[in-house]
Amino acid sequence: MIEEARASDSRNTAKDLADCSCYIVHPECVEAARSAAIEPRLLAALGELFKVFSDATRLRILGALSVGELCVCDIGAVLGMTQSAVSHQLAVLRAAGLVAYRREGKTVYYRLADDHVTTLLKMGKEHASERARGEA
Amino acid sequence: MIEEARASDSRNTAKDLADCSCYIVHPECVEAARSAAIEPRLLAALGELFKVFSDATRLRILGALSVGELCVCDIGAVLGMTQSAVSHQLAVLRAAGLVAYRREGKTVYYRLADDHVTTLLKMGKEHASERARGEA
DNA sequence: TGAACATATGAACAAACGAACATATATAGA
DNA sequence: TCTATATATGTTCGTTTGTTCATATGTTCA
Repeated sequence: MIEEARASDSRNTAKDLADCSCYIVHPECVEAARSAAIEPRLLAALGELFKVFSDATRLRILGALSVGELCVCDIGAVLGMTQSAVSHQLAVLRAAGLVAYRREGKTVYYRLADDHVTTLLKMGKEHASERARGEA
Repeated sequence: MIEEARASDSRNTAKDLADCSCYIVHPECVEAARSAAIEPRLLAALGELFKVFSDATRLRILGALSVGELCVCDIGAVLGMTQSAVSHQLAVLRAAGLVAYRREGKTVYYRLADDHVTTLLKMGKEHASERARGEA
């Protein structure tokens, strides 16, 4: 459909649809892309999800938890970080639903919330390492 | 292995390994998690990758491009954004290797770089929408 | 070559973010 | 209840990030 729109080369010299400073070149393509737009609610959730994954400290925490359940103190030791810093990031991960926890006395054990987390991590790793290989 | 380490309940009351303010509770678990740590180089790349995905504008651009190739001007029209703003974000996406482009006269057409992008987007969407459903 | 258009880039500013420090909550044991 | 330990949270601060405005590069056509 996009192809046909381009093929007909329907140029629209008016600026009717654009907040953009230039002319709309392919109105049909624009319309198609617009109607396929991600809903604002999902868009926000998606952004939040990836944002949580975008921090090195949080990635390291997730990586550590992928080996198995750990308490806050252990995580701090693994990363060589303050308990406070770890706890703050755990709060972020908790809010995003990426980790679950379980209290046992004074100790709180954290674990990955579900398989989605592992999968996203793995997929990201694959892409990142392929990229790195391609650039080198 | 983690299980056994926990089962033996080997508490280490010394603070030898920890920059953390508290005692290391499960040294074996810590050691296991440490040896499974993501290499710094991959970690950085991974963080960068997800960071690029974490912005709503960039996600919308990627979403638009998932329908088909678009020129900068079209993208601006789809998002209702300035050409400058779009171009800046395209530069970020380009640097991350998430989009490819092709010049045709004055016009530059952008497209998704490879299937990894589509896959990551789809996976993120699935997780995000499942989460949203669970919270509602 | 010069004007018009499409895109890219530089600089500046406000908003968002993570680290660090201090402090609060919660649980166990005496 | 008082103390010690484990974790959580509030706040401040330096840095990063996205947008905007202005300008530069690059391409076509006359």
